Amino acid sequence: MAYWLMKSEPDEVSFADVLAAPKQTTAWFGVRNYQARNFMRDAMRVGDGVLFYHSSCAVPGIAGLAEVASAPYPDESQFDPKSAYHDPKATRAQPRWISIDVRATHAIPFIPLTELRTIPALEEMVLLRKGSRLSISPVTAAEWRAVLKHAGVKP
DNA sequence: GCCAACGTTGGC
DNA sequence: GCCAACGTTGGC
Repeated sequence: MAYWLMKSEPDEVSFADVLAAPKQTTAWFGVRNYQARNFMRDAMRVGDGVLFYHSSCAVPGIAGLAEVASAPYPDESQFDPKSAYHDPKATRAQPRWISIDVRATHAIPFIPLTELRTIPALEEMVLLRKGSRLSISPVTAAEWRAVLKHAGVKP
């Protein structure tokens, strides 16, 4: 069991949106960064824990807990010429980009980025490293526990 | 809207 | 395979 942090722009898909979705599940599409894609393709497993992070918004931070809910599959939006995520170099025979399903599990009291930076156990967190822009990043078990503890959630 | 820090592209 | 130019991310 591994842990991850996934960034979403709440204007696009917020944690509340996923909680309200059928089966509390959403397809995580539109990842167009190879490192993030490779995490989904090679490392993320059904049941892995996910910190659902809101980025590019007034108050960025962790909004809730989720889990990986599917194996990887081709991201449909790469084939759609009308999509902002269209990739003319991708073909159905050789897809470039993949999606996974993510299921929201627990709402937690929102933890702003500024607050995350004050938690000593999170000092080395990939998200908090200078220049880090990855939309999907690994989270250690210790970091996961520290976030849950901070949020007052029983593991 | 600014801009630092990255990532990608494409000419050579 | 280098690297300059360009594009994107994302906090502020």
